[in-house]
Amino acid sequence: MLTVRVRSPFNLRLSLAGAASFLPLAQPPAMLATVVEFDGKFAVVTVSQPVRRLSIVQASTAPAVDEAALERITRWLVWAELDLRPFYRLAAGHPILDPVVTSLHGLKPLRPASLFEMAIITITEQQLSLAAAFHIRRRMIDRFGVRHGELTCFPSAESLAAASVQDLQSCGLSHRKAEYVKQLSECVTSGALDFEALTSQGDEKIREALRAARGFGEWSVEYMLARGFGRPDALPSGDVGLHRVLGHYFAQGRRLTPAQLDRSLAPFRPFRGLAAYYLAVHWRLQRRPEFLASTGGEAAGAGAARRKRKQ
DNA sequence: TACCAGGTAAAAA
DNA sequence: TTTTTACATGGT
Repeated sequence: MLTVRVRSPFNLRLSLAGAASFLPLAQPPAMLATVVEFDGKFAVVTVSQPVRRLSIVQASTAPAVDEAALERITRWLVWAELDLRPFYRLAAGHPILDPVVTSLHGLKPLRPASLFEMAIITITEQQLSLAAAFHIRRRMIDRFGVRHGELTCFPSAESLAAASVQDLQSCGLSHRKAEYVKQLSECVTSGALDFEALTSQGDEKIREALRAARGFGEWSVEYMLARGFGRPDALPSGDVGLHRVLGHYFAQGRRLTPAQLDRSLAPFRPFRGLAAYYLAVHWRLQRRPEFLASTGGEAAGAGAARRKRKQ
């Protein structure tokens, strides 16, 4: 068991519920658990937060792996270095964001184990509903992933590069997207595209590298920048889902145009993407209050309203 | 039952 | 150069 210090505030259960609120799941997972490859060997990584108020999480693997590597992946999964406090200071007093960040205190966007996985998620989520994309990925994982007990590792770039376009299509991808997935996997396998090397680069360098990949248009580049590379200001301003969700908060339910979205989020620079994520999660959790049980979050409960009245 | 959903590249105009 | 079209599955 490894103890990892993370930036406070952080609420792992709430962050898991927030991520799961977008997916067709009955309940959020009780614990962060994922299969990760360490130098060619697979291990199940589990992360938990024994005491919510403490800024530590505990990580363990089976089988055991190098401690430094486990700490690195744990910090990556929970976005440990993200400091929410400057964002909260920016939101404080804002008529719309203030109650949202208050009810979601400690929420962080969690990340998949690798940028390659995030890139595949991005392709699957183009145009389709998140639920449809989730089922397609499920079939890709079942078909091309490696099983480890209860869990299955996300398919490696090698396995997807080796798959035929037809095999990928059989998971539910369109012919076009099957080509994107195969070609991206080949680029990663050959070293022509090195996601890890990009993490230390500036936003523009990353945009340039991603745009060069077939299947990555503007939406995908910004989505990857926000969710994969953890750039808190990045967001896909053409995103239909965001237009709809933010419309509920800024325009009495009418969909926002991209220009209106930019205006609404402008006050939260350099955390516009994070602000959009908080609003999207808040909206989803209001629709699924059962997700909030035991998370400490109060987005849909009476707690937030009660606290607001007391002020 | 249709229609639309957190788009993209290629064809057509 | 700009506009239109085909495409995949799942939820409403």
